[in-house]
Formats: sequence, structure tokens, C-alpha cells
Amino acid sequence: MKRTPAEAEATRLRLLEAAAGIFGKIGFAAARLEDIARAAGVTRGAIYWHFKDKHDLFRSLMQLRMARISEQLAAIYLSDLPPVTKLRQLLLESLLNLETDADYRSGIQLALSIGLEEERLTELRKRRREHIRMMIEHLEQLLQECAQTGVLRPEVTVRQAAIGLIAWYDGIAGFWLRTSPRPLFKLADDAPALVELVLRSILLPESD
Amino acid sequence: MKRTPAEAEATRLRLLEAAAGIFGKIGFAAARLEDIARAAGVTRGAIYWHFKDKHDLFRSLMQLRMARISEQLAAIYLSDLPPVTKLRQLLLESLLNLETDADYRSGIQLALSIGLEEERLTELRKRRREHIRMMIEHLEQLLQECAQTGVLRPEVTVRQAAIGLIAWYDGIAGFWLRTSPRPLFKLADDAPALVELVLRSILLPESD
DNA sequence: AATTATACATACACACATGTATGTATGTAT
DNA sequence: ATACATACATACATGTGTGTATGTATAATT
Repeated sequence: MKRTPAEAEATRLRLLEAAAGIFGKIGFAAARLEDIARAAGVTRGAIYWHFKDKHDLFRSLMQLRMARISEQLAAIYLSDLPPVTKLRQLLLESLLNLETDADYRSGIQLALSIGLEEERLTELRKRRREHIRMMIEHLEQLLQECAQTGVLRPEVTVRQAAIGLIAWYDGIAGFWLRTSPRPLFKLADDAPALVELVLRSILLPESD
Repeated sequence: MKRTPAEAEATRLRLLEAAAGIFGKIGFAAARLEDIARAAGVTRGAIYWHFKDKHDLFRSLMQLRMARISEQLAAIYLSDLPPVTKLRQLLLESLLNLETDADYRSGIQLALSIGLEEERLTELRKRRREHIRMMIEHLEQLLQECAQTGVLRPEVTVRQAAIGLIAWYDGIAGFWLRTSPRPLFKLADDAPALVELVLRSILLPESD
């Protein structure tokens, strides 16, 4: 039953994929390794070969998804657009990715799912906290650029705007994910308007 | 060990209170009835006397909290204020309640905690879905009134504004709750400014 | 005062998921 | 070709939580 290295890596990836589905759907505690293994077409033995234990599986998956998300956002940050356009693009893509990119969606879903859950996931929450803080810092830098071009409302501080935008995204994403599989609104339809809505609350009217 | 009816009702309430704390902190699946009973100063026997099983306990608690929230919001909806004032009051009170009203807070926390979780909670999620839909409809009606008095931005549809407001609240509340022991901001201080910020995104500037 | 119903506490049986130990077939190195 | 390591499958031991059965002290009823 030994497989070639390529086959082994393939089952490892299938395990991660299956784990994303199960963990994302019912959370860490309620997820059974038996179901994950079955969804991947193997038995629990395969899981304990590729991963130390249940927590290690979740941790590996989470790291993978967080890296993917950071990567996607970095692509926008590093683009050569004016700051306001960059900001709009960032918010819009982040929303649309939920509908179009299954990996991105499961990443956000996992991040939301460890708000509660077990004690032993504390280190993961710490990492997520760091991840969020980095995102806030990047956002603040971008907002700072916006402020320097004079498009930011003067009564709004950069920090408040950054936290507000993160909370706003948290709200839309969580709300949309929680009402899926039959969401109460289509992101493809409403995302642009929602983005304009939130931008209008922090930017001056004439800045488009 | 028989208690007087008043005492029995008291332990029932203490059980619900304890359940709110444990469920809200670590979610349904990870919560142990042993811990809930101990937090209430009794044993699991008391739980199985007052409730059918674990799901019944959670369901009873959830119903209690949802009723409380609906009641509080209804009080504002039924008040005799101009629509914009009513809207501002609604958003403001909903935020401040998180800090001042422990029952309200735990209700929101529970609602957030069953986004994932077990299959057998499906009926509960359905109820929450209906609850949310009702809140959206009420909001839309209120926004419709605002639109009729001409204070709503013409380029914003009532539906988009309603979704935006619900998601906005979801985001602020979730963000605040998740950083709850040491929140990143005081609602009592920042809530008014946050409300004005979001209102500015959907209302015309001269409408206060 | 005796009896019954209540409000739990205690004890137990069962299911179930995790982790581990062991088996095994196959790829790979020599 | 033989030996060994790999990539799992299978079997098992263990813990742990739920639900239930039973015990029991006390309030309520007669």
C-alpha cells in the first residue's frame, strides 16, 4: 500500500481540502476525523501519518489558508494604482473572493470559527490576532496615503477608519457566510454598492 | 432535597445564566454539561430535571434571549419619533446594549456561536434566519419612511441600506465581542461617532 | 402524621471519538 | 533479488461526555 511520493502528497492535499470543508461547516470540536478521512477517500490512519493529531491538521490547514489570503491581498497592495483606487479594489476583491474563491472563503470561515472553540487553539487565535493586526497596519498605511492626497474626511482618524473597515468587512463576510448556502444577497450584485457605501462614510464626497 | 417552587425556578434561571456563559464562551459542542451545572452550583441531575437534554437547554436559552432582543427593539420601533431619529436611536441603543445589558450581550454572542456547530441545531439556525429576516424587513420599512421624507440618498436602495446596516452592526458587535475582555474601544465613548459615521453613508448631509 | 410528589444528587451504562499499536502491501535502494 | 522504508489500513485501548436509572431529602397534600 505504499504510494509514490507524488501520490502521497496528493492524498495530503485531499485531506486538507476535506478538512477545510468539514471544519468550516461544523467547526473544530464537532468535526470528526472519520468524516474528514472518508471525504478524502482514505481512513484515519492516513491523517495520523501526515499530521501529528487533530490540532496539527487544523493548524496546518489554517496556516495554508492564511498564507493564501495574505498573498492575494499583497498582490493588490503591491500594484501600481492610486491609493483610493487601491483601497476600493482591496475591499471589492476581498468581498468577491468569498463567492468566487473557495479557498479564500474557507480561510475566512475557519478564521471566524475559532473565535470560540477549544482552549488548545489559543496559539492559533494569537496568530490570527497577529494576522489581523498586520492587515490593520497595511490598511493604515494605505489610508495614510489617501489622507495625504486629501481625500480622507478630516474628522476621521486613520486608525478609526482602519478598524472601522476591518469591522465592516468582518460584518459583511460573517453575515454572508452565516446565511450561506442560500445567502440573503448576492455578492456579485451588491458588493460594489456596499463598497461605495462604506467608502462614502470615510472619504470626502468629491473623491472618485 | 425537594425545594420550594420559587427555589426551583431560581435554580432553573441560574442554570440558564450559567449555560449562557459557557455556551457563549466556547460554543455548543465544546461546552460540557458538567461545567454548566457546576457554574450554577448544582449537578447535571438538575439540568435533566429542568430540561429534556443538552439541545433543549440551548434552545430554551436561545429563545429567551431572542425574545428579549426583539422586545427591546420593538420598544424603539413602536415609539413615536420621526423616522431618522428612530433609526439613530435603534443603532445607538443596539450598540450600547452590548456594554450595559448582559442578557442582550449573551444573546448576540449565542447567535454568533451557532453559525457553525452541529447538524441538530439546524432548526435553531432556521429560527435565527427568520429572526434576522424580520429585523431586515423592519429596517427596510423604517428606511422606506426615511426615504419618503427625502433624507435618504437617492442612489442608495432601501434594501442595500438595510443589508449594509445589519452587516455594519454585525461587524462592530462581533469585533467588540471578540476582543471582549479587553475591548479595543469603549462603546459608551465611541458608539455615537460610529453611528453618525454609518448614517452619513446612507443619509443626505443636511438631514439631522 | 402519613403519604405522595417534587427537586434534585449519585451512580451507571452506553456511545463515540481520539490516539496508538500493529499489520501490510508496495515503492525504492542496494 | 533482497531488504528496508514508506504510506497507509485495521484493530484496539482509553478517556470522556451524554443520557438514564435510581436514591433521597424535603415540601406539599391528605
